[in-house]
Amino acid sequence: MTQDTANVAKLVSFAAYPEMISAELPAHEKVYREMRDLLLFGELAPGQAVTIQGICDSLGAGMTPVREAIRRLTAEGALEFLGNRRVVVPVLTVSRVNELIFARQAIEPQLVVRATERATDSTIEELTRIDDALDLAIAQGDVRTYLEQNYRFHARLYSMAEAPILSSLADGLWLRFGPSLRVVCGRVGTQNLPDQHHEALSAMRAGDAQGAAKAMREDVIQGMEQVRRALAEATRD
Amino acid sequence: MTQDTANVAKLVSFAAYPEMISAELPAHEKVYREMRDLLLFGELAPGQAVTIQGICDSLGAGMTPVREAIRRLTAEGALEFLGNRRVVVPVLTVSRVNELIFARQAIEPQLVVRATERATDSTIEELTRIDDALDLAIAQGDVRTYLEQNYRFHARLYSMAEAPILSSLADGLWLRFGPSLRVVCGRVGTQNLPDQHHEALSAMRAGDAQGAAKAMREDVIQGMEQVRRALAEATRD
DNA sequence: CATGAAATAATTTGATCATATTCTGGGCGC
DNA sequence: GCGCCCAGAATATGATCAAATTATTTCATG
Repeated sequence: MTQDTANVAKLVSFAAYPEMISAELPAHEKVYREMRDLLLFGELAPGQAVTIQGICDSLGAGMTPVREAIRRLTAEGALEFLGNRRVVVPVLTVSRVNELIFARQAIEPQLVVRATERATDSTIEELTRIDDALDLAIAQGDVRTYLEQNYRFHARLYSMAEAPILSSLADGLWLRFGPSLRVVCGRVGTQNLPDQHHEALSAMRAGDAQGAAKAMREDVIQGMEQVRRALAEATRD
Repeated sequence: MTQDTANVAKLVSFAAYPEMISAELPAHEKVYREMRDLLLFGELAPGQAVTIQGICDSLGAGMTPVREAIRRLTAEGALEFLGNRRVVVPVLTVSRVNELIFARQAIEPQLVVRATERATDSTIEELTRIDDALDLAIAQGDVRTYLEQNYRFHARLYSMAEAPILSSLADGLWLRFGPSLRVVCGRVGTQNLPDQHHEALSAMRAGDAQGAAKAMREDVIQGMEQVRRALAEATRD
């Protein structure tokens, strides 16, 4: 009996589906991921204040895990620490978007090159499925799903590149512009959103790493340009 | 009396020397900075286990601030979270150094360009003083001071660039290779350490942003190559 | 009888919470 | 309009619970 429960615990903790057993991973990790999604998919708007107790209430978590999640996110630049002890979702400026454009176009193509070199039929198939879901979301004007699938597409590319440091850098940048993407979509609509994914995928199928990198660089720059434009407009008001 | 202490607190908290009044900034911030220095200057070796309670004892801090500092550092890649709940200083592999080389040579020259465009006589003078201290440390074989001044030189360049996002990216990379730098110095000695700082400084004085960027790119690559070589040797054993 | 593997006990360490303390910001009176 | 006070929020501590590693013991086997 004790033996059985011990074995079960072992099994669960070593299970191959880490995100399915949400109860088994530590609370601070759970809170971190939830807040991350909130930020990435525009649930938390730029400029919005983030209070510890507010998160405690809305996520039903204790204080310590929330504090740790907030520290992690501030370390990643996803949240901003005002000199006093207030925490807010940072507001993007044009100058910061320019930095993000530079960083993404410097790092992301390299990840795509590596991903292409390591691509297999099954991973390309996987990317294609994500991109299909993305196209569907655009057609249906479903902003939330678009944001999710778009991020998933890029994130999957990162993981394919097998470059943990570059991946974490690229991934971290999403947290910085994620909250503003929703705003952009609100202004532009889901119609003419950038999507060079098809070109990138064809290149990857052909094993053309440089071509794939070029397509994704285009995608990145187009996407970030939209953010820049929307921001410039909003600032003009 | 209460009024006086309140005013003093105000004064202190707004003082222009944030690092001198260590008592006034929050404990988690203090712990974070101390651990950061420990990592950057080789006090914590790669592979070494980091226990919360160990840090509590050695820094004389409470548990919560230490936990938060560790979360921040893991978020920055300075510490690594093993699947079980152990935390260690990550061990660099050749593959990871290659990523670091790519990232640094992609980002750092851009920062130098921006720093050069914004340089004034006084900031260049400041950099020169740091570089002098650096040269002295090399001549004296003082590894610790070399590491400190070398980091200070680059960090000052970052802050001159007025690009918070790119700066935080570049700064974060130091935490990843910092612990290994001490090891490199142990093997190579302080003699033939890379130092293109003079070239960079001359270019900056001449307002030659591209020249300065080129020199610093050289410096970065040379430095990281040393790490790579030392690592390859150590792996061969 | 000695050695080694497996199971169990014990210690160490991490995660979480409840609580006390300190500080910030806004409201109220002067 | 200025300064003081108070509510509320954040920081920090210590205690408690849970998990994991290490040490120990036991048993089987050569």
